[in-house]
Amino acid sequence: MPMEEVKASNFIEEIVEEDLRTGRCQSVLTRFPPEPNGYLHIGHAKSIVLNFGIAQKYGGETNLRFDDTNPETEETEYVEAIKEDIRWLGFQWARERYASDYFEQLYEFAVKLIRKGLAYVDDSSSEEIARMKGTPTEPGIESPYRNRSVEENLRLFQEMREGKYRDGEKVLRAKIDMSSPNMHMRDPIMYRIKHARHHRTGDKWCIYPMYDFAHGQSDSIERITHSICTLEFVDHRPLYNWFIEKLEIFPSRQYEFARLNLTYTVMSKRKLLQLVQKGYVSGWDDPRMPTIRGLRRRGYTPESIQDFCERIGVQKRENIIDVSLLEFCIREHLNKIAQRVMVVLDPVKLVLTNYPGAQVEWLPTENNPEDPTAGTREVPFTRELWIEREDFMENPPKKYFRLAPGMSVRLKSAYIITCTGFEKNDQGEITTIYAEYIPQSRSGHDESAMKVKGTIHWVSATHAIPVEVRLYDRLFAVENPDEQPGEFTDYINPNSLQIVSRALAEPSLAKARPEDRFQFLRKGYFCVDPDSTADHLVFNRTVTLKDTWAKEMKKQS
RNA sequence: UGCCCGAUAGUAUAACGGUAGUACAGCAGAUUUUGGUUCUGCUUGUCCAGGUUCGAAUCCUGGUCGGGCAACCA
Repeated sequence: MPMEEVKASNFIEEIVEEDLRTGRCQSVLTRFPPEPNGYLHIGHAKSIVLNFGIAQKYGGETNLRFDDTNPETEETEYVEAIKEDIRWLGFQWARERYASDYFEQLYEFAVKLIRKGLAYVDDSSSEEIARMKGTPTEPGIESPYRNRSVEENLRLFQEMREGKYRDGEKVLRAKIDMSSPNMHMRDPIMYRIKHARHHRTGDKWCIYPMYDFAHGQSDSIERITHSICTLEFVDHRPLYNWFIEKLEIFPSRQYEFARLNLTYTVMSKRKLLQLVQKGYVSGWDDPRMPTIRGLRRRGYTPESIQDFCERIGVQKRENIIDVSLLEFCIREHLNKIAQRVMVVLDPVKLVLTNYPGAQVEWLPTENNPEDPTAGTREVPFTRELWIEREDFMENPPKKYFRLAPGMSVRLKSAYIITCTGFEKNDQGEITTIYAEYIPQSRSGHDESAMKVKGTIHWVSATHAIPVEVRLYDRLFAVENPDEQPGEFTDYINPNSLQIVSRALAEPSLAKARPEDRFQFLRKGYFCVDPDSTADHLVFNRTVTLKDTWAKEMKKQS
């Protein structure tokens, strides 16, 4: 491992480098430990990129370990979804493990602590235990069951396992210090009784270890060198170390970093669930959701999400990342790889009065000006075209570079045209625009010597195919919905989805398949939605292009 | 008012006792057959008060502010 060539890019990598250098460990083994009770979101992506990234960077490995110690909330369905999302993000784990793989081992660990006089069975009710726990400012008091003999504890714990007791009747607790200033050290519960079917072990167990008596021990069993988690576990670290020390097992170490927050969205599982259950979004994979599946359906690339996770950095301070950075990352990637196509979202008819009615010219156009190897394709040009309604104004403001009576623009990859007139209906809407094309101005063969400020996109009226386009925007109207008065759902952006049921696309798009990504010229990046069928294409807007004209208009109004 | 984290431009992040840098956002301009891309320039910052030091964002002390901890959740 050529250590000299890599440079730590955050404090955790510095620790890893130090550990490798001093020989605290010979190699790096990290783990990503999701609980299979929900879907992954971009906050998990930060953790995934961190854990897998460190292993890749320092020549180590990463285990995927499901933290499945609570059978009441966990399901195999989530296991599969989580695995799929991690693979899609571009990572491969060295081993797939489950905390439940270690239930027998964990039971033995508990017995060992009982034998050492460091754990006891408590018959107190959950309310009594809570009451005796004290508060952050007052010490707790010891349970009357705290000083049972080793033999009695052994027997009782065995009986707990055998199913002699009902849920909640007894628990196994670590015997530490009821007056510790750290609440987690006040005789934390190690095992509770749950007569529940587990997604992997079925009915084999009716006692299940708590997080604190499963996570660190699982790390240790796997010989995880760096167990990286989020800040809320800082207070658990003394307990994490206490168990390892008393059990005399492999000394994995825990390190904590601040979780990701993003502007204009929410990240908590609870709130995300609420959005789904109350129908604010169509599901966990709704393109407005910050879930991995949502981002995927929205058209985000794995590369862009990885890039984002690397750019935001890793620290211990609370943070809220501007979603415009995420948008920058996807634009940057898609700009390089997305094929350009022309789609008119809000069509108005344009008639070229001096163009022969029966003529069709197939004009070559670049697939991607950023990528010379992307080649060209041909688009059909005819007398009647559709253009964007907003690309024409009867009375244009200053600096408007598009079409207006008497003004000229270039039709992308085709001809320069000059507007000669238009028609309106009774409601005052423009129904048809008339123009004359300049035959000498054909793209690539321009001998017109005309200079125009604007270039607009278009589709042939006789060749265009109708498609559905879903225009997504930020889910919330405020930067931080978590910190507003009232319900966070009060701040949902009412325009986060606008459906264009009949946009008109150039015919080459007929070949598009779900998850194909395109740049609709001048409109943004779009991705084919899985709802699409052979004769009904649906596109999701991933993100708009940067739009300095829209910004200009905003300033004027 | 117990314990634990933390505090650098609008948002993130670097500087590891020696010139406060980078990205995104914002602003201005150049280029452009996408008002895209690209390029150039600009604005904005060390929470406060003491101390140590030739020298402090960095070390020490005391404040202030923000976050976490009292689930048989993870």
